[in-house]
Amino acid sequence: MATIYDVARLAGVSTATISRYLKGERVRAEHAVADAIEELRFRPSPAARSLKLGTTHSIGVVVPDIANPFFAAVVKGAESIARSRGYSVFLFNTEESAEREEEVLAALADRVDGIILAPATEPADVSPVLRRAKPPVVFLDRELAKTDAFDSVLVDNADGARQAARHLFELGHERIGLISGPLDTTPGLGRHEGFLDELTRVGVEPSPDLIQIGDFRREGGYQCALRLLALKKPPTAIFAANNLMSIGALRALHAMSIRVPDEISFVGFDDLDLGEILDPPLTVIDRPMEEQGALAMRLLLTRIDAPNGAPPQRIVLETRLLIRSSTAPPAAPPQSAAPRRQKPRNQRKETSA
Amino acid sequence: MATIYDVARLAGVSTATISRYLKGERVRAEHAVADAIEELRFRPSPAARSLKLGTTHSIGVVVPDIANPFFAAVVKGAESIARSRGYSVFLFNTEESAEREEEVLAALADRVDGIILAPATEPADVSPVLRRAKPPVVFLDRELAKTDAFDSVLVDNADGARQAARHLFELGHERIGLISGPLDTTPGLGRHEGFLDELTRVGVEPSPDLIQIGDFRREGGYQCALRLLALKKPPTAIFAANNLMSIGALRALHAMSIRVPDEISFVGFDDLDLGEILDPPLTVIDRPMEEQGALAMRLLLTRIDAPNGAPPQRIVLETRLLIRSSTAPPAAPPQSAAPRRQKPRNQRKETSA
DNA sequence: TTGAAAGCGCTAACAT
DNA sequence: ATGTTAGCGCTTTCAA
Repeated sequence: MATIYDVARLAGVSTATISRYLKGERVRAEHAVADAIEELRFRPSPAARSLKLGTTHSIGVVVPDIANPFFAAVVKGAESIARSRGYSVFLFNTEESAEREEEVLAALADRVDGIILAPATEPADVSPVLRRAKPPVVFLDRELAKTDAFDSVLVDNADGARQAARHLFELGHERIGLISGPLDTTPGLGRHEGFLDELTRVGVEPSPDLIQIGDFRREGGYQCALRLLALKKPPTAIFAANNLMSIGALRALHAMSIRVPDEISFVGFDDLDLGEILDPPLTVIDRPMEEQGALAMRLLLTRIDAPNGAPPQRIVLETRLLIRSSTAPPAAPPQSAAPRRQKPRNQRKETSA
Repeated sequence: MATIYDVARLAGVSTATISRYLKGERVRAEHAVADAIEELRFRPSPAARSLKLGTTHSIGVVVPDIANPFFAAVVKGAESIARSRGYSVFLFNTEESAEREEEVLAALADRVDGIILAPATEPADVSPVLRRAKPPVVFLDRELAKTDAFDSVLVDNADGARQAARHLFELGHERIGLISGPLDTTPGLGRHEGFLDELTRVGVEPSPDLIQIGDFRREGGYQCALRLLALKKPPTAIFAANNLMSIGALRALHAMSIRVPDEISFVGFDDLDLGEILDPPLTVIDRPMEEQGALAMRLLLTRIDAPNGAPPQRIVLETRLLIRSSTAPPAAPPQSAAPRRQKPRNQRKETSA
């Protein structure tokens, strides 16, 4: 590999001149320098530059599970923005483990210019590693309790869940099962609360056994659904608080040969790739996934450029109810109330393929 | 950030001693050194080390589309191995673009200790950047024509496609449509050839209009399926050569209200997350996806440790036919042949959730 | 076993 | 506008 000295020698100038040329400053020997760089195929050593400048031009992106389509989309959006701005992304998969996350952060903190973090769990306070090293961090999808000190890009979980509840209620459902996420996570709690809030508001607050707390994983969704179905009075509708649990729950329904929406209506949070061609096509709460990643990266890069620019931001994206065919009025409406007329609030045209 | 000098001073020794301690050599002042490191929370600067050693302890992983579940799984497997061996992963998404890939490789070549590359397209020869910089590279899922000079981890595409063809033929299908991938890619060509080989072998080689060349993308699968269905004599079965095209094709079938497998049988290549709960559950050619990534990373790290150890390896993973319910004998068996009895070669128990 | 010191490749004073 | 040079933090020869 050619070094800046080789280039300087070949071009007949000093290394300072090369360095300046590289920065875009005007230099007299411009042409000779360009030629020398070209001829030697010179590429500045990132390590040397990093050592000198204290900057790496790389960003750490830490997610619980890259195989979760949501996080895959987030990473895609984030990487795209990063690359367009000359940054590279270090990807870390914590496998939903707080310990791994801690290790990862420790290794990461002084290796990158900034971090996008989707925490596996949500401890009361931010990791000591972050507290100390103080790299710019943007929290993604989850925020920490005492953390107005950090930027974050979230989604309006409560509102999304509220839309799901309202939709189900307007269809006439009154026994509605909730497959909730862990309550110690932002999306878990937010969706839980939003959902119950709305049901309470309309006066059909579910009994405790209709509320199953899952773990945002497939198997969890499966188990929760099973428990719901085993009830003496099973629900006429189910809302699952994330994509993976939706899949698990649908498998359970499938295993028990329960027809959707004839026997039970189903709403999921987060669209699935196959959402439209499932039988029936799934009604879901949708949100911009890649955009969430892209937004987080933009915010982070802005913060890196101006560490004390704006005060920490808390961006909240909107969700929307995507009505397909997994929801319908209950088969036998409870006698306590006449079935209400469905009045969709949001709807979008399905595009082909 | 504390430097090695701070630690040396605090421990009352020289930096050389600290460095040696860090390497695991025995030093007299062991305890004092450990304490100093602990107290100062010293972490060696990766940049400085990298500059001195010429090694980065990071690996570039380059994929065409991280949102494709296959590549997401690959990355997951690869990252896991890398992390367990103390390496970090730079993730690059080329968005199926050869130009982007070239840029990425140029930026990457002297920044990482090795590269796992799933090429977007397959040029006749390896990128000049790689030719020159000569970092260890493992090709994943795709290989280059003239490239026994590199390690690669592939899957037996031809055999997988053959299994699909045989399965369909054994069910009695004779008009079988193929939604193929691009023929200038390893998996595209391999699956194409394997499929047609087998059909030729059993004597039901399809007419050209039954072979649609897609692009491995969703929309491509959709269009190909549409073309197949528009035929005067549409096929009684379809094989789609990858996951995304399967999804597109299924959407097309769904849009046209064609019942599977009653009206048409369907086999996909690569399992889908929802494969089991689709209606009907999908018959697919399955392969170990995370393992493919993990294997590639292991191979790469081995190569990094011993650049001239073994000659370049070409690892080929097996696929297996996963028979579910999207395949059945044709509704009206062609009079030219009696329906054959289904004789599954491979089968696996479906696990719950 | 240990320390002194050179040097990895670059940038940015500072001097000219 | 350009050159000289110190120094970023580490590893490793070489000498002791």
